Amino acid sequence: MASISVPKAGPVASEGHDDPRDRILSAAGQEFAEKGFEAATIRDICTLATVNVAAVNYYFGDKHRLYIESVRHAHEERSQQFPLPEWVDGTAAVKKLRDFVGNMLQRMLGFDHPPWQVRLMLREILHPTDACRELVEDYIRPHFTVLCSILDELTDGEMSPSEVRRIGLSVVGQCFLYRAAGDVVGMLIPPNEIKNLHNPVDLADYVTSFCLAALGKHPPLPTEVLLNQSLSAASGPSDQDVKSN
Amino acid sequence: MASISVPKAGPVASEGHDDPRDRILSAAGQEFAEKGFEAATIRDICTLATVNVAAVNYYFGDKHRLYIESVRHAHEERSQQFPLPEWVDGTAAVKKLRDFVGNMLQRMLGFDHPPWQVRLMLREILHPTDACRELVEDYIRPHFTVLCSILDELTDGEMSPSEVRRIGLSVVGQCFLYRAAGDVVGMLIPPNEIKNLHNPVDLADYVTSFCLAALGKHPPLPTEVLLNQSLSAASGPSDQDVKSN
DNA sequence: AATAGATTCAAACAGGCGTTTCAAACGGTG
DNA sequence: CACCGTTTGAAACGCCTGTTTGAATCTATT
Repeated sequence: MASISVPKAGPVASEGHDDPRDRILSAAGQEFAEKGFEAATIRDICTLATVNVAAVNYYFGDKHRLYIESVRHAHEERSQQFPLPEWVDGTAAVKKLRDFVGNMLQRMLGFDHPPWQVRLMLREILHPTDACRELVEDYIRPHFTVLCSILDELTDGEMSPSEVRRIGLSVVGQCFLYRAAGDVVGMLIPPNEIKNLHNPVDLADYVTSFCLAALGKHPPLPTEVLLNQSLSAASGPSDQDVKSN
Repeated sequence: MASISVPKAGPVASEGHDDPRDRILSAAGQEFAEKGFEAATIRDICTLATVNVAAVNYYFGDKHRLYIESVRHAHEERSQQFPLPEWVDGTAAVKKLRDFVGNMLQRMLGFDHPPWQVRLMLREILHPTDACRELVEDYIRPHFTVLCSILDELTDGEMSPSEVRRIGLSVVGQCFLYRAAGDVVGMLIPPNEIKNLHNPVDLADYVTSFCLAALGKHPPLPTEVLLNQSLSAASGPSDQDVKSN
């Protein structure tokens, strides 16, 4: 068994969007994101990708390797869709923090329907499999490191790296709740409030203020609309433009 | 088909721990928590419960109803294991908040290995099914309401209910991250730091301080060990005793 | 002891799963 | 056009799933 030569990791052309390999990858990502590894079936994936069931075996070998590849595919696509903001030298740490949080929320929450890529990565975060370590090292850790350096700069190096990391997790946690437990949050909060307060832009302002206030770099909450202006009106890259897909 | 009379929702005795029904419920909870609904198999569950496969059909009808019941069973058992603290009149709101956060973290994180009940409930929170609404109404909303009332008391009613809820979500989010994405957090934080800083007791102090500082009810972070004493040394129920199971 | 109901059991069922097969279709090259 | 490696296709293969069956066993009442 397995004496048959492995078909080919990367066939001839791998870039066209009508490439069967890409279609399978995309369809698999959607199905895995929606139903999970076990519940998603190769037949459904292939139907969605309009290819024969044998194509999965041909291009990826088996279901598990297809899953690994689809996670990688998703997070590569996603991270170049929402690259980390780049700041000119001398940008205020407060503004960097606001930009970072805004970027993270945009990436996590999306604007309209959250794309399947985030759901797929979320699955890996919650129930790590083989694909997780790569995800952490390539995607999560770099972002977290940037956040920590911003917080370090913000507090003028007063805090130990441990403390900085802990603050960083507090920031991430506040955002993470909306993505991971968004459905439950929606049940706890009145619908109209969701639109008014719990949207990416306002949340970014709020989480930033909450963190700044805790660090004593800002008046205590509630400060309301005030900082909406003081933070967003600054120069440079603010919330990124939205090109839905 | 299905002309056979439905076996019986609650057989003769339903309380003994050697009751087959209870054994199935417990085994199912563990399997569902670990593998999810689809990946968990009735045969594995029945092997673990040392009953015949037909027993599931006999006691619960089918796999789906077994799942529903096992979620209900888990969250009932869990919530009476860690009841909300009750405070005497006049207890300081600060202390209430610290107790609440400590209770939530203990419930979420456990002390040693996190019991399967929390994992099972977490699955429902992340990917809600039929069992979710009940979980929210019976378990999550009451807790969240208590948290909001504490925060309201803490800020002397200065904040609108909307703002209070938003602060509440910030508190929950910080705790939630450790339960839901604990594996990834463990990859981002040095191992020794996990023990020293990221344990239920110290986290409760930290999250409380972070929140209080943000609300201006406390000096800004970092305040370190100081408040470890100022908060925990107060009278009344502190972190609950640990009777592992 | 006999009876009736509740409970357990081994075995089988149909259906869907991931995977494999092998022949047909394709597409560029001599 | 004939060739040959690459890619697709329909069908089939085991295997494992949830579920059902009907007889065997247990338990308690008469």
